[in-house]
Amino acid sequence: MAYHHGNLREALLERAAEVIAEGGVEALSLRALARDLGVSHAAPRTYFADKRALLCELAKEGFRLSVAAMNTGAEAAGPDPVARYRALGRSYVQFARDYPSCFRAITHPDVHAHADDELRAARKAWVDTLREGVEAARAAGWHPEIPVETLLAFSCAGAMGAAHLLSDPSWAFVHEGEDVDALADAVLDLVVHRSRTGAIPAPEGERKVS
Amino acid sequence: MAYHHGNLREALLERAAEVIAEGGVEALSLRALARDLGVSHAAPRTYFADKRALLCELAKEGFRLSVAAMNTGAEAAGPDPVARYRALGRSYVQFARDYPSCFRAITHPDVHAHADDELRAARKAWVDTLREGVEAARAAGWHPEIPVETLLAFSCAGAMGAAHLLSDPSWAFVHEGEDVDALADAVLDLVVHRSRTGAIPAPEGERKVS
DNA sequence: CTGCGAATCTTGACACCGGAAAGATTGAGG
DNA sequence: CCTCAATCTTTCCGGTGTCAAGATTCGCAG
Repeated sequence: MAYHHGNLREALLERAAEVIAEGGVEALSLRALARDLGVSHAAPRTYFADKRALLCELAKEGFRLSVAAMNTGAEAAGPDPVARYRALGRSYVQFARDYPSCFRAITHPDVHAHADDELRAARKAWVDTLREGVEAARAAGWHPEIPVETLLAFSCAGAMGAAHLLSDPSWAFVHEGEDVDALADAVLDLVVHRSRTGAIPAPEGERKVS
Repeated sequence: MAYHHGNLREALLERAAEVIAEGGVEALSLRALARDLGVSHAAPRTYFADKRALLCELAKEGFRLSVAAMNTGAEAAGPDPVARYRALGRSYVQFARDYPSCFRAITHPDVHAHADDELRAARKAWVDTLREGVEAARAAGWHPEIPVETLLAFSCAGAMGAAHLLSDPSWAFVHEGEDVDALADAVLDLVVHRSRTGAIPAPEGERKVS
């Protein structure tokens, strides 16, 4: 076996994601990570100056993934801006459930508190993705009487809260016995508030709870 | 000064709240805490078996405080169930801004992941407070066509997300330059969705939903 | 092929932390 | 006074993040 690992940086990120998915961010240890990969305890320092730097990298990847998922979801939702807006939120919730390690990195308080410039930019890009959706939906008749900033805050809060509630096992007792997918759809219908008007049909492939 | 500190337990909780308010949960160290209070590093163990036990205690206090704030707010909102429901959420957001250390303890992932029975009960009590408000509002005409479980999930998500967004400095850039109190009001109006109508048929007799 | 510099990884050390065990100090009550 | 329980201290252990210095390997110019 070689002195060089070959692709230590990626291997570290990958293993870190596994550990976080199993035991949360608090369970992450650089030394344990190095042990798992059969490498000395200081090897990670070659690629990450800091434990936080590794977490920041995961969080950046999380934001990139979520933005991509949101855009893909909006694209699949068709041309209607309100349906696209709804798909943004729905896709974010789905992302939180599909990529728990990235989502935990994204939502961990310490990661945000010591964010570097790149992470701040990624965070802002996420908000901007939502903002564009909000502005387009508003221009298409979604709460046109309410300021964009208010709608954006409402949307951010709804997306963050729904993703948290529906992906974090600690809060699962709130929706015990429910179908999480259907619940996510129903909650997002309430956010968009088109549940009864029928003006905008639900995106294809998704079912509503009547 | 005596060998006995006198009120070490409360002093620990108080100082811990200060540290968390300044630097977040990650900045908390039992040894530093003991140093600050002029006791040996093992003294905290007399009252808290574990670092997590201390955090759990803070989180429980946070849930107690928030439930109290929510009930007080609902009481001040008058008899209309929808207005009371709205006040629940508004009070929770206010709690998050007024007691950042408790809120951080409440929302920290590790605290929830290793919650003891008491903390689980406190968490459930918080949800139940919201649930009662939801059921009353629904019985009074707030989205009666939508299942209670859906409305509860929507409300939990909204409250958690709004509190997070409007109290965490890391997300302050989203609402830069805005008046946070007014924004909180506006966001909660969107959750309740009574922003412009104001016409709420408030029945005198309330029906109990079981 | 050779040698050199840069990238990569290891070794060793330090300070700090959480936790456990055992002992010292104090106050209350017989 | 004496005992006992509560409270706090001392001492030790393993683990962790971080740093500095050295060893190994790779890529590449000569």
